[in-house]
Formats: sequence, C-alpha cells, structure tokens
Amino acid sequence: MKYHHGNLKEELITSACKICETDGHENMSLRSIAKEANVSQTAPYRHFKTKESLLAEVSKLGFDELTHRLNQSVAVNKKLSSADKFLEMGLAYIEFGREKRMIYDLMHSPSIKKGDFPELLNAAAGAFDVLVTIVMELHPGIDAERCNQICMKHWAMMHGLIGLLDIKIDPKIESKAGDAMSLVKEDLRSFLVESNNF
Amino acid sequence: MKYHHGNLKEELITSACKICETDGHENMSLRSIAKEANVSQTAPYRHFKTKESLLAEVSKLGFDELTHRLNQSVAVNKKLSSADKFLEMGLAYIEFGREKRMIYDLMHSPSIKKGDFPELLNAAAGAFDVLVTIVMELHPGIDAERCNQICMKHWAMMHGLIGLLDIKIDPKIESKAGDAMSLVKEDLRSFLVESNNF
DNA sequence: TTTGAATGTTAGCAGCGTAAACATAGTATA
DNA sequence: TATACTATGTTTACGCTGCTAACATTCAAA
Repeated sequence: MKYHHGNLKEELITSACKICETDGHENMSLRSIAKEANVSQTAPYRHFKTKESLLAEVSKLGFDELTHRLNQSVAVNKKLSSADKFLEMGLAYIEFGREKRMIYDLMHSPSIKKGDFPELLNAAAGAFDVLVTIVMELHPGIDAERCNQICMKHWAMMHGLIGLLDIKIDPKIESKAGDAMSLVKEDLRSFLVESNNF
Repeated sequence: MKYHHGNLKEELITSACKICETDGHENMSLRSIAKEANVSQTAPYRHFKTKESLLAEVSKLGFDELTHRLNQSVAVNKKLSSADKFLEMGLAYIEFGREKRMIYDLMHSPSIKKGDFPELLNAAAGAFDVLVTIVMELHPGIDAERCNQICMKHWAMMHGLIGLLDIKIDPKIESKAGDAMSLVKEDLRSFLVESNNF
C-alpha cells in the first residue's frame, strides 16, 4: 500500500459518482466518498477546495455524458430526417434523466452554484448546444433569438417532464412497472410530435 | 413566558417558511427553526416525527399557495377568453416560481419523499387540477387522456423553464437586471402563445 | 385531588464539513 | 548524491447537524 495514491483526484470523482448513483447526492458525504476510495476523511481536501467543488466535477461529468448521449442519438442513424433526429434526441434526453436520475438531480441541484464553476457552466451549455444544432438543421436560416426560444421551450419541457414524473405520472405507465421506460418512450413520442408544430 | 406555547406546531411551520425564503431549504436546520420560534432545539419533535415531515408541511403550504395563485390569475378577470386565461395562468405559475424560488425548490426537492406524505401529494395534484380545468374549458369535450397529456406538457414546460432560468437565461433578461420579471413575462407571453398550437 | 397524557427542557450520541498540525514521499537543486 | 521544498497523505479537533433518552412542567380527565 503506497502512501501516495497517485491518482486520487480521479478516483474520488469516480467514487462520488458511484455513491451518488446508489444513495443520491443528498445522502452523499465527503467522508463516505473518501472511505470508498480507501483514504482518510480529509484527503479530498488536497484535491478539492470544498465538497461542493467535488460535486461540481461529478455534475460536469454528468453533463458531458448527456452531451455525448444526445450526439449519439442522432449520429447512430444519419439517414433519419431532421424531425426524427429531433425526436430521437428528446427520447435520449428522457432516457438519460430516467436512467441516471440521481446524477440528473445532482446536475440540477441548487446546492451547487453553477456560477462558481465555469467549466460546469460550459458543460451544461454544451449539452444545450446539441439541441440548438438540430433545431438549426430543422429550420435553416432561423433567427438566432427564435432558435434559442424554441430550444428553451423543448429543453424545459424535457427537463420539466423528468422532474414531474415523480409527482404526476400517467397511470398507464405506473401500472405497467416492468416495461415502464418503453411506455414512457411511446408517450413521449406523441408528446414530442405534438409539440413540434412550431 | 408560558411553559406551554399553545400554538407551537403552526409557529414552527411559519418559522420554517420564513427561514426557507431567506436561506433556502438546503441551509435550514431544525435547530434554527426552533430558535426562530424561541423554543428548545428538540421541541419540534413533540409535533413532527422528523425534520422531513416538518418540511413536508411547508411544501404543502407552497402547493396550496400555488393553487390559490393559479385560481386567482383567472378569477380576477372573468371576461378573459379561455386562451387568455390559460396565458395568465402560465404567467402566474412562472411568477410564483420566480418570487418564491426558495420555497419552489423545496416543493420539488427530492429530499422530501412525497409518497410518504399523502396530503402533500394531494396538494400537488390540486395545483395540477387547476390547469386541467382551464384546458377542459379551452377544449370542451376533450378526451381525458389527451387533456392530461396537454396539461403535462405545459406544466412541465413551466416547471422546466423555472428550473433552467439558472443555467440558460436570455441575455436580454440578465442584462436588464432592474426589470427582470417584466421581461420574463414578455418572453413568456410569446413563449406560451407559440406553444399553444395544439 | 390525583393521576396520566401532552408538551416542554437538558444532556448526549454519532455523523457531518472543514481547518490545523503533523508525517511521508517525490522532485528539483546544490 | 545530499538537501531542501513541495505535494500529498494522516491525525486530531471544532462547531454544527438530526435525533434519542431522561427529566420537568402543565393541562385535563377521573
């Protein structure tokens, strides 16, 4: 067992991700993260100024993965129409939010003040830009302001939908527990198509 | 100074509301709530099983006020068209989310498991039902499932918009700090109108 | 009037984020 | 190669947290 770990910073982030996914960010302590990485409770302070800054890095990774997933959703089938790409992207967003709900909550938790972490802001903006790109493809030569508005609308809808799935959920969905996600997909498909009348 | 307070439960909720609005629910401790109400740190445990159950009552009050505001927004001017009522309600929702952002965050915080508090679930559903009512008025004889879908869509959009105002905000809005809310209103108006093409 | 329930307080537990002091290992310089 | 500095680990400790247990006071019913 070496005294110096060598790669502690990355491992702490990894440990934090793991704990967040299982326990949720509200139940994630710095001490538990350190324990998961087999170091003392205060070792993280050699690599992160505060707990919040460690969580900010986890959040950033979340946005990076979201960006990747959104890009993948349209890249896997280049023959899709722009409208279908748009739809696939919406599905990918919901899927991410459902699969990685704990990380998703962390990414949008007010306990991380994004303004204090420029790279986190950039990562979040990067995910948003994937949507901007597809909307510009859908509406060539669209006015920038209107494009932003349209993107905001759909982004908000997706984000809001994920957040509200806890409170209000179609009884159809809840009843069929075993196949919940595919039902969400079906509902979402009509949901998105319906909202696509600009 | 009486030993028995007489109305401690309500006063604790009031104190919690006050502290939440100023400090946010992440920085609100049971001890600070008790101090605000001038009782000992453990007095709240005579009225609330856990801290979470106290916060659940605060959250419930939030949903009640939201319901009231949504109803008020259409009641103040009965001569409005259904479409305009719908718009006013959207504005009222955003306004609530912006004005009482701290309470709003508490209302949607995953740290309160709504399933454990039936009255909280009812209060949340009650707010949603106000929207259902106006959509049914907009589309007489609408299919129940489709109505629910439309409501979800707009509810999610409003909710998502509030949540995202931290991350992505129209530069126009941020620049004009002094009059931010009225600008939000203007943007929202066109935002909602645009989204109203069912 | 007595007795028990309701409602308050005090003391104390384990866990938390964080800072300070100290220990060890790796690196640059003499 | 020896030495000093820096980076990175540990130990200890502080004040805050949610919560429990034991005790005190008040109110209400028998």
